[in-house]
Amino acid sequence: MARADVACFYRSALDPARPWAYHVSEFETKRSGPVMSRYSAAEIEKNWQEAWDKAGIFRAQRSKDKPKYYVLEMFPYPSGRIHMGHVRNYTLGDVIARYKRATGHNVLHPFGFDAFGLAAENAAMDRGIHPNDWTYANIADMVEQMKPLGFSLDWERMFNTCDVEYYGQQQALFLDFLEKGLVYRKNAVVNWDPVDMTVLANEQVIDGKGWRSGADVEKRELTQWFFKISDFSEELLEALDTLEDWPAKVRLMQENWIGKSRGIEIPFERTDGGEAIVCYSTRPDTMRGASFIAISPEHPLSRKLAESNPELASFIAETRKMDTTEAAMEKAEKKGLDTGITVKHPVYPDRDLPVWVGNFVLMDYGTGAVFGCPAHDQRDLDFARKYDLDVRNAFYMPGQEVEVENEALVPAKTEQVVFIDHFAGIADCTSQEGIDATIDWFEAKGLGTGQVKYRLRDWGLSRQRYWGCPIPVVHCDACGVVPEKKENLPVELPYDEDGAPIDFSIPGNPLDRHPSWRNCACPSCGKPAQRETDTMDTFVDSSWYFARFTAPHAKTPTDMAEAEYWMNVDQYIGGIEHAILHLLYSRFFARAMQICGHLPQKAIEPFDALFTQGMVTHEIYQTRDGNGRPVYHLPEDVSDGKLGDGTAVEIIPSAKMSKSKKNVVDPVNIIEAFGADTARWFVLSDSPPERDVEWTAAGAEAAHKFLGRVWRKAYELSQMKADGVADLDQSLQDIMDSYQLGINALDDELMRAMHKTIDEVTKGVESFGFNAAIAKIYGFFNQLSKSKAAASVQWQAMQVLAQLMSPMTPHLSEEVWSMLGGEGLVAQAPWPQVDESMLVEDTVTLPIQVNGKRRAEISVPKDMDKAEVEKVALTQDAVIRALEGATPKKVIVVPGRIVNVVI
RNA sequence: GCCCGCGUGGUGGAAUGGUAGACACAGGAGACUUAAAAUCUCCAGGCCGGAUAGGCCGUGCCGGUUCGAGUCCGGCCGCGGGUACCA
Repeated sequence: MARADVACFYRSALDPARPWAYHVSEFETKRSGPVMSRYSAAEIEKNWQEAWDKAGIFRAQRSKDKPKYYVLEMFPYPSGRIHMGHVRNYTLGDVIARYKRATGHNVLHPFGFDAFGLAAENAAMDRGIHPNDWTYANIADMVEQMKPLGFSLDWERMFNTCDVEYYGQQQALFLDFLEKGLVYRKNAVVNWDPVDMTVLANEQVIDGKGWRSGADVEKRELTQWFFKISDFSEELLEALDTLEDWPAKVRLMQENWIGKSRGIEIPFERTDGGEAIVCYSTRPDTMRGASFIAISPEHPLSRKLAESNPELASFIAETRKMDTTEAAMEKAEKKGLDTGITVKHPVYPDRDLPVWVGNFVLMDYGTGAVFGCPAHDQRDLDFARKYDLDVRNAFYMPGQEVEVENEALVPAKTEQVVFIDHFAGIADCTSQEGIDATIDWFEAKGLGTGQVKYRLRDWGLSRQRYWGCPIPVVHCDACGVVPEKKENLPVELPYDEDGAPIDFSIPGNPLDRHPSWRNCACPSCGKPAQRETDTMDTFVDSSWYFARFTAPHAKTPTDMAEAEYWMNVDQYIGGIEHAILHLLYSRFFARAMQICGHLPQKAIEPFDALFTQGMVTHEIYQTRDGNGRPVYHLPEDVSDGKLGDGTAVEIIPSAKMSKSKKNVVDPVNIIEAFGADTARWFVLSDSPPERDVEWTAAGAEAAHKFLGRVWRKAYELSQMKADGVADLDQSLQDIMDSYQLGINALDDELMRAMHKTIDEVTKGVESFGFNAAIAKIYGFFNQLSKSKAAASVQWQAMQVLAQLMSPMTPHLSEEVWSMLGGEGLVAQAPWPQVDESMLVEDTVTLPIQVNGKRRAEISVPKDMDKAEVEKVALTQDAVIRALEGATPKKVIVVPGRIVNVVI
């Protein structure tokens, strides 16, 4: 049956010098006739997935024989459908997992769901589905969608954060943290919807209004639980230096987030004899220019004054009508109100400064009071101009004062100005040394105290919501706030209201109004008491799941023997959007868990290496309705820029895939049409993984075409054997062992290319350069397709190709491997080794530049000495022409790289 | 606002400070076919040129460092991520 396709191979076993050459290929493949067999991903993929399952090769067990390797992708939220971002994320991780197995590692590659959160409650509200049912149904759906992708995951370790087995252990962790003083209660503000009488997440506040009620949101103060992450500020900052395999940008973002600064607290004496106002400043060098004091609306003094000052009281009330995000507060118009109080300038006591309440002063940072120096701070300058306050220059250049108009004089923008502090006499006061010297000067005069402060705030974990991990504490009238006893854990979320369904359409927390769930016995005195109804922030759930994966069913949060073996995560992969919060919280948790004996010392930084991937994007297709409002269309409904009925669509450039814009491609459709390998190959091939990738239908088709070519080549070779055109009964290893360089140029060429490709693909995979690695695979395959090397050499090249592709397209690789008689599963085959001697090139091509412009190219022996290379370069016609008779001033020869002639 | 990124042909992108555009998509030409599909071969940054001769321009913009800059430094512009209750 194969004769129609593959013909004209003949054996040339007559050449004793080429024992490996079982035929000289005179490739003349007849393409006519019915295609007898084609690459069918659907059949292949199912078979091989079953084979892997049967072999159980992805189940992770401790072993002393091999080094362990823990690869983890950030687990998904169970929205119900997997999207291309998930495919990308898990494909990246799977390439690493499979590659590490091939290089002799004992790999842990687990998977689960980050399953608590707002969306389940929204679904409950919108559609009357119980958050629990909605979540678990979504999880089941998504697992169904994940499985066909053939990821080498240890499914037996899967768990969801909403499993009581998981969150019960999280409650145990909480109690341990509480005991070690890592958790405490304090007041904090939340967004309050006065109509729905409910707390809103920042996401639920749109332009200062509640997303459902439309009411102006207010700030409301509640007593809430906090993790003492700020105790670890210095440690979390310092340890960033040890995270060498994290992206520099993530370390920098975390450093800035922690925001260490050395400044000074300076008490300003009040002229009315009241308690001094302590201001914190990191720029005491600008003190000469201080012209007012601004205190936070939440400052105790503001509150006290407001009691007798209705204007101030209403100003403070006004500032509370704003959402609580930093971005909103920073962008809001800067407003203030004069309190009428004045303070003395500490250095110039004859100068009195007015005290204002400013909506831009944060109570959470520093002392909640600052001095304003309009000349050197744009925000202060705008404020001063608005309220007609003094603007005084803090610095002088020798011989002249610099006038400030509407642009503050800050060092970066005015580098030509020499900043010299007027009263401390310290030059370059903008450097840290300068600031330190200024602080010393103030301290020496007894005017203030140097302070190191951090921007990092404690982590508020209380959420006034149902679908989360209950905080295991009890409120007792007699004993106060009492931790639940460990033996009473888990404190389980009630599914219903004592048999009646919970009505999620009523705003607010169902736990608060539950008829019986709150009632319990005080763990301390045994009298009737009430449970805490707040649940935990979902970031808590995701701050230790990586540790739980090492022993997902342990009766304690972790099993130390397992954690000791598997931790740390060797490679963590996820979106850059988690650069700060999730990763910082996890780093804190690792420390806190270690303090409580739940993690070994070595896991203090839980993620050895981090990779942050880009988003998957797609064009947006829209038309307009009668009112000119946009109507979005799914990519599958659009072809050639037109809808099915011929209406032209407007094409908006690529954006992050989002359901509301309908610019989503469902991976399930792609897998059905082309197979998982195509989807995997495409998400890896076109863009570097850290960058956004645009999904295009054409790209997916192209990926599929290439996989088809690979399949056909393997098929042709296998048919040669079946037809007896090539006698390949001898084992491949024997054939290759007898291989000798230098006997046949065509064989040599392919073998050298093969080793070069092994080298390049290996380096690519190890450095997340998957797209470049794939380009090398294309190049190698193109060469192989055209090669006239002996069939057995091609056979070998094809097997290696299957191995190199196996982390990316595991199913196709198994098929090719099996067609070519590879031993066992390619998933278990060791990674091909590079023969370094095959990489050595005898001659190199050097470009010749004249004044940095490329003019010629020479081919010279690799080890030719510099003087000789220079001589050859200068005799080139193009070089002589470019010199136009001039004598070179200098000739730079970079061996093996380039020659540059300078005139 | 603040912090952090990114910006290269028609498109996705490649390039340890060393030949910019590898590899691929879309496109063009051709082979095969009654035809189409599929497959295969070749061309291709822009401009001048018959040219696979040669030349000029070219990596968001302006400037700098260097024998040499897509890459390093400074300043802009545009886009994206985060901004502590989306995860």
